[in-house]
Parts: sequence; C-alpha cells; structure tokens
Amino acid sequence: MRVLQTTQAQRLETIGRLRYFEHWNAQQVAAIAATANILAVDKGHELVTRGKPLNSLYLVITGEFRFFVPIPGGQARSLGLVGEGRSFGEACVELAINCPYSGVATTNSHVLAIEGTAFKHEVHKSTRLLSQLLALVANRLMSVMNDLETCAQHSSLQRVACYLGQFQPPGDASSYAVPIEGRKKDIATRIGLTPETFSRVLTTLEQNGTLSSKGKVITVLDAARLRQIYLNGCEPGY
Amino acid sequence: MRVLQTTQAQRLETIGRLRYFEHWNAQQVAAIAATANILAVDKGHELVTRGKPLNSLYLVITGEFRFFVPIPGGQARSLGLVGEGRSFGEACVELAINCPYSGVATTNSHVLAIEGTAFKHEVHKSTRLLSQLLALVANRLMSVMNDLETCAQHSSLQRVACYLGQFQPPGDASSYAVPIEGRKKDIATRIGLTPETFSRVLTTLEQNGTLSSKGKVITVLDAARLRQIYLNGCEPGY
DNA sequence: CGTAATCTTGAGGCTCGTCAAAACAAGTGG
DNA sequence: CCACTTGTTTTGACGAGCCTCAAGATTACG
Repeated sequence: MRVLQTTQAQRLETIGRLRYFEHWNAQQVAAIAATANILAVDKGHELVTRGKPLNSLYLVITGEFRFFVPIPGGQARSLGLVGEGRSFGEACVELAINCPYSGVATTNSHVLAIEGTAFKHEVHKSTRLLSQLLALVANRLMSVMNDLETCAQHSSLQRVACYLGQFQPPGDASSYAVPIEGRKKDIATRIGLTPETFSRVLTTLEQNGTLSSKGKVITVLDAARLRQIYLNGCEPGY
Repeated sequence: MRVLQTTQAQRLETIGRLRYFEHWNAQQVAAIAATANILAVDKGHELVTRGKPLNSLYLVITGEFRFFVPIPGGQARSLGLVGEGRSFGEACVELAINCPYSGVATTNSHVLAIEGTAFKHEVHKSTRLLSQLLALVANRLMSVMNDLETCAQHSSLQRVACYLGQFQPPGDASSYAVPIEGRKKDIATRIGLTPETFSRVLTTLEQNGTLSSKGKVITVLDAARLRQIYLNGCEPGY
C-alpha cells in the first residue's frame, strides 16, 4: 500500500466524481479534501484489521474490498464486499472505536482515505449530511440483522433457502436469478456454513429441481418449494 | 395492551423525566408529545412483530422487553433486553421499513409510543438530535456485530468463552462477575446454542475451575484460561 | 406452600465439519 | 495458442459435536 502524492485540486476532482458527496457543498468538500489521501492498495493487502483503531473512513474509487471477522483457528466469517463508489468505516469513525472487522483488497484498488475527525467535524454541522449518514448506518444495521437471521436457521438447507430467498423480486415470480459476487466460499461462511456443505446443499437443491447452479450463475426455479424448505426445515423428501 | 388516556401535560411530564430527551428543547418535546401515547403492555404481549411495519418508536417507561428473531420450527434467536429508560425502533422508523425482530414484554410494562413521522420530522431539523440518534444507531450496529462474531465461533466452548470475555473489565484482573439479565435460555440462543448445550458448557468450565456458576451469578475465576479456550478451541484437556 | 417456569442432567441419533484429493476455472508467461 | 501455475469448487469418507427428546432438580412467584 502506498500513499499517492496528490494536489488539493486532484483530490477535489476525485471527490467531485463520487456520488457519495453529491449533497456536499463546495466548502464542505474542500474541508475534507484537505485532509484526504488517495491510497493504492495491492490485491490481498489488509487495509483495516479487526481490533485496530480506524482513524479514517474509506471510499473505494476503483477495485473492491472483502470484509470478514477473523476467527481463531478456523474459517473467517465473511461480511460482504464493498465495490467502487461505496464506503466503509463510518460507524467506527463516528464512535471512535476499534474496527470490528478486517478488510482486504480483492483486486489492486484505489481508495480515498478521509481523516475521521475532519469528516465528523463537517458532517456534524449539517442536518443534510447527518441524515445521509444516519440512513447509511441504519441500512448497514439492517443488513447485519438480516445476516444474523440467516445464520440463525437450524439446518444448512434452511440457511441456504433463507439466503436465496432474499433475492426474490417483488411479485410472485417463481423463477429468479441470484447474484453471486465474489467467491462461493464467502457466501458459505457468511451464512455460517463451510464451503463444502454449501456446495453439497446446492447440488441437493439442484437435483430436486429447486434451482439450477452452473458455475457463478444460480437461478431459483421453484420459489414456492424454496419457501417450503425454509419453513418446514427437514421435511422428509428433501 | 391498552392506550392510556393522557393529557398533553401528562405526556410532557413523562417525557421530561426521560434522559433520552435531555438534549431536546421545549418546542421539540412539545411537538412529539402531541403525537405520543402511553401504552400499558401486559407481560407476554408481543408489541412489535418481525416483518410488520413499525410506525412508532418506543421508549420503555417501566418494565422490560425481550427481543428476538423468530425461526420457523425452532428456538427463536434472542437479541437482548431493553429496560427502563431505553428505546427501540429508531432504525426502522428512520428507514420506514418492516421490523426485523419481534419484541414481547417480560413484565407488565408502560411504554411511550412516539409517532414515527413526527419524530423524524423533529430530529431531522436539529444537528444535535441527529448526532444523538446517529450515535445510538451506530452503537446498535456494533452490538449486533459483536453478537455475530460470538456466534461465528466454531465450538460451543469457544462461543461461551467469547461471550463471557466481553464482560472482562479493563486491566488484567483474572476474576470478574458476568451480569446475567433475563434467562439463561436467552443467552444460549443469542450465541447460537440450545439451553442444554449452554448449561453443559458452564458445568464443564466450572469443573475445571475457569468459572463459578451459582444460579444467576456467573463469576469468571481464570480469565487467562478463558482466553486460551477462546483462542485454542478444542485443545485437549478442556 | 403449591404451581409454573426455568435450569440441569442423561442418552442417542444425525447433521455438519474435517481432512484429503480430484475436477474445474482463471490468469500468466512462453 | 497452449502448457503451467494458482486458486476455487466439488466430491467422498469419516468422526465429533451438537441438537433432540425426555425426565428430574431447582428456582421463582403467587
């Protein structure tokens, strides 16, 4: 990881292109640009570490980051991916606490690192920015609650069914595609399973016609049956 | 559950006694008091339900509520307790989404129900109130992340060790008390175990001198060993 | 003091994790 | 374009750990 040498003008320009700052006025942007840095992060580098202080918040300009909770002597628990234009670290910066997760670059990436205190200072003067940040943190809370519900399911079948059910579009289409970003391994650990078990469950569900799994493309074919599996658990026949 | 007939003066007086509103000025308090109600909730009544809209946020005046995620055909996953002076529902109200958890009164309780739209309207006009709410939601996020980490542990021993480790006070005292509010059953499901397994793990840890468990009082006696269990997992001898 | 709820203890079955190896996919350099 | 490397996914066999069911002990409460 290295800090790119940038001028204030360059940083302003970068920030100006990010939708994250679309409600920020020129003065607010200038204040945080003055303390910001652009970092080049190599693939595989751990930019933030669970338990360590987090003095900046980060915005992904290009590339992608994977987040997880490390577990002593075992598979880390995945939390998800953050791609271009999205951010992380707000809640830690806000509370000035140690980071509860680790994050590594999945690709060579560029990130904008914004000094936490400057960010807080600007945001806390504006109801508009505070509202925006509040919504972001609240959404993150809901997302984690959702994960928590999924891994609270008893059986591996139910966990997978619960996970896949999230992606059902509004309406009652019985067939829909499930987006798989990143590795299946990460989906597995995210819902509290090993990659092996996750793979086995997918083949089971494929064999009984509930879904089709071809490489990185999973398609739910029978949403009603998926829902039955979720509700009934280990009903005989599955 | 019944709505108590109250006057604006009574509601103002109730709100005035709650620390939650200590940074609210008279005008702000008056605005939400106008839309508020005081509810008497019987023990066991489910005030909020997972998946249902939540149009109010709630403040517990007297009594206590238990929150959980219901799981089809099995033990619900506990989320924790909310006692007097504390609140719930902010994040749902903010995002205007369905409630991700259910909550029941553990005792006959009185709660202040505040109309969500009025609350939002007032809060979003003030940087001070927004900051307060942001901190509250961020803290809740961290709390859930913490739970998530605990139930991500592999073995039941590690989960319990991880849970108990949270309560270690700063410094390196090897002995400390663990507060148990509510039922052990709820601690168990909160960390992804059955009550039976949780009970067994406690007796195991008691037999090897790591802690003492007498009814509702758990005392960690050997914090260093607890930490070893957490780190090493199924090390022989435990 | 009696009823209800919670907690503990016991026995057994089954799911899931572990280990290991093969199949597959993707990216690299010649 | 193809061999090679690296990393991910799949498949198989096996065993441990946890959940389930059930009954007893303990606590809380009216």
